[in-house]
Amino acid sequence: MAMSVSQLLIGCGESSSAASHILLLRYLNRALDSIKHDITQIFANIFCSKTKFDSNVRTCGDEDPPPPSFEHLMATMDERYQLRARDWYSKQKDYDDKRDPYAVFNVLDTMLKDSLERLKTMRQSISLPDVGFQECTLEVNYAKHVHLIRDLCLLRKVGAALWLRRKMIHKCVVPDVFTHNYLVNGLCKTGDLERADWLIREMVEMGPSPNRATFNTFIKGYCLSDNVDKALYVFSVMVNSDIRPNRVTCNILVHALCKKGLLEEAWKLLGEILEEEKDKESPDLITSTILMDGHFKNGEMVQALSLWDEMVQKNIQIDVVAYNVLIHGFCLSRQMKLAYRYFCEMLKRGLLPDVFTYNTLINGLCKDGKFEEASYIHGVMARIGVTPDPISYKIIIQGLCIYGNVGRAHNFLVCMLQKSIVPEPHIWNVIIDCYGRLGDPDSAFSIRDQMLAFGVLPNVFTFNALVHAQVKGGNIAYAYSLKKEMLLSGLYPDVVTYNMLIGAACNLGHMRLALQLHDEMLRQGYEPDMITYTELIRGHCLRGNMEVAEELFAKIQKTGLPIDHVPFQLLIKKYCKIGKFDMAYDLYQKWITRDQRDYHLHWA
DNA sequence: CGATCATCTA
Repeated sequence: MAMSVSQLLIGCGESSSAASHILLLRYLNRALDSIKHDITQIFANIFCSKTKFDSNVRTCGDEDPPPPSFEHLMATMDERYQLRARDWYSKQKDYDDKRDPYAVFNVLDTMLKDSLERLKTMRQSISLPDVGFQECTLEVNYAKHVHLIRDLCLLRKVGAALWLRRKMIHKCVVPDVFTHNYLVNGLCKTGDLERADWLIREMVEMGPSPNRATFNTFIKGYCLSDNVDKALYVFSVMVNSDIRPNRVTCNILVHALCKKGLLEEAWKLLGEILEEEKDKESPDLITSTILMDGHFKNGEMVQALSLWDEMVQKNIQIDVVAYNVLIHGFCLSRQMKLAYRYFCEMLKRGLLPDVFTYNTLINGLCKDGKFEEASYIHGVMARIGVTPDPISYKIIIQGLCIYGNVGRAHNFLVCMLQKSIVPEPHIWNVIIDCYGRLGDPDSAFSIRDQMLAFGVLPNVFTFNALVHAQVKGGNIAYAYSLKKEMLLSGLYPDVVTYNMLIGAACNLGHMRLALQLHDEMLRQGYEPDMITYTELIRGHCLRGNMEVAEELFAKIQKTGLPIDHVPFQLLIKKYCKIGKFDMAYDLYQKWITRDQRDYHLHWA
């Protein structure tokens, strides 16, 4: 007799129980509820957008009532969804009437896509054990367990996979080394290196013995969690265990060292490994690409380009990634002409530029403020069949905001929404921040409302941008109320939030409030930074509390925080203003000699 | 095993 799905899910070959059936039923019910929820919401939105759309086109939209099916759905919806749909409807109104219908469809597209994705995942997770259902007979076929373990690892459900492995071992069937490698990989990808370590130790003790792939995966895991020392240690264990490292091992480590900017170490390690191997005397394409990228990012053009020349001379088949690294290198050093030259060269060689290539070029152009050209490339890539991704948009939007061209940045945001790409918080934040910076808090808040309408949750940066907008506009009371709103959204103010509020209080001479905020900040466990102290000094200077200002200044010298020019300038200016030129001169001398000392230390 | 971006406060 074949086993049931629930047995596979829960009992794994052991006798079925009523409890496991109930669990499976609950799981299926929850999945169905979730789908029902999505569909209800989609219809609710179709209903709203329809009336809205009609009223734009005709003079009176009230004439045709919604079809009965919509009415029925509206009636069956619970209050929460009605509220949400209504909120959304009214918020769209004051945004952009012309584009409204499109925005509505975009939301629907996004929701539909999202729902379909979720349906897909749910279906897969149900049919995954289902596969086993067909072939599992009383003679348990452990190959199916092995597949299940691998699939679970790829889905990042390592806990379940490990549990299944334990089950197999209890039945005296030990999964093979490949399956174990899947487990190690899953643990590394989820950042659980302790358990990966434990698993490998168990492999050494009980088998199957770890192989090269096991060690490569583990080393990569440590590199990903930014622990190169541990990665190198594992590498030494590997060598001592008589497992020969290969190219992949080498590239993983070289890459990790380059990422830390340790190019010399990378070369040294590479030399040692190549020495060991003996059969290959020079780095391959990937190693060269990694090193070239590292040199470019360190600003070492000569070394980077000599690697390129070497590749060309050795007639290595250079690929798109290597070209991308080279083009990026030229963009980094503001040599757009050369970047274009190699872009053309790769086309001539029959290599098709990908989204990385285009984004790299767009980024280079944006950094130079060449937005016409950047927009042009952005348009071209789509026509050539390389669809701009969220990063393409992020680059342009951010570039435009840095140059204060928020109107155009906003247009690109609208463009994204029209294409059903819902931007991550970062993009919204950049635009909100730019509006605030330009002294337009109303627009900043309207973007925030739109962000909410699209279901994107604001983060600390969003709130800080809004606080900044209010502080800049002189609306201190609103700025303070934002701190409360933040807490209500489950977010905590950070040092930047406090600094802005303290700064605002100081500028108004409200030193008591400023100190109160300073204390609150300490209670929340935040260390004041140079900006906090500078703001407080500014406030005390403003109020003429020079002794307190001086005390604070002495205090920051003791903290060991690097002091920049701002506190010096503040105090010197104030001393001049009140006629204490000797004090001003004294401080000036201190400042100058300190900088000279630092200058010498820096070049020593 | 390699490549694009990477926010805010004086």
